[in-house]
Amino acid sequence: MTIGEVCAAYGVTPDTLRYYERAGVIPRVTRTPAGIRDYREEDLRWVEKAVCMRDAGVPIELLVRYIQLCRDDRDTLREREEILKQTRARIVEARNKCDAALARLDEKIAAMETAIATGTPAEF
Amino acid sequence: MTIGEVCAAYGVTPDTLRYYERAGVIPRVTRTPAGIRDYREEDLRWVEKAVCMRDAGVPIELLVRYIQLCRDDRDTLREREEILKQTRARIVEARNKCDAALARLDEKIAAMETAIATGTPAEF
DNA sequence: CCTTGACTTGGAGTTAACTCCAAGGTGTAT
DNA sequence: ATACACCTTGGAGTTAACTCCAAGTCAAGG
Repeated sequence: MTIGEVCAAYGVTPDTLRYYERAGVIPRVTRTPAGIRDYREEDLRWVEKAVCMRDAGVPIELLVRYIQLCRDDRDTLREREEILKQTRARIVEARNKCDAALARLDEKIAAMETAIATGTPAEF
Repeated sequence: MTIGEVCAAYGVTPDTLRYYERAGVIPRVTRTPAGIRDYREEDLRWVEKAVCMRDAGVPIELLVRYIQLCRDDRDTLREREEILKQTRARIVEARNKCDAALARLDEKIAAMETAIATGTPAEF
């Protein structure tokens, strides 16, 4: 699978995928003998994970650290678990922030609707 | 209420609040005769809204546009409602992304836990 | 064979959202 | 009255995460 196809599948740009690889967000992708990226099953799993986490706002640097632990020879299970749990907590918080904003927005939208219906100016 | 107190209350820095004002994310804050910011009830409501929306990932530029519409003399109710609804949709999507990431993380954390318990290497 | 479009690299440029700084004013406590 | 913490401004600097570019390579169609 070429980089273009992967990009179409996951909704990112080739530059972004190459950047992820350079930065160490995903391990080095398999190449054809000519040096062209040929995304295999395993490469795709890394890409999918990276995109999923980035979409949830997980910073690049954290993903890089996690990958480094995966490549480490030492037993890094506990460290990795720690990262996963911290990441989880961060995302839960992010989702709560979304919920808070949604509650406010829904209130505001409802107020706006009645304002439009009744022709009231509606301050803000 | 001074800028420092507001910052303590809302978890932002003075630089951020001043930046929001400069950028037009919130209207000009009330000042004391000496020129020092004195956040009143209404100023605080703007601050709270700005922080809430920013926390949910709404870009500065959109908040600025919304405020401009509020200050506009024309009838901008419908335009504002449109912005609110688009913003809502974006946040819902962001929350969905969080949910997707959380599902993956929980799976991974569970796998990690059994890996640690059984002493299996656990690939990634 | 030649064109055309997609691919490669290293490196530079861009954007959003802060964040910091210098130089100076304010106001409460010793 | 003088120290001290906190405030003001305009402007410059930083950071994360891309995004673009130049110069060149590769593969399929006519």
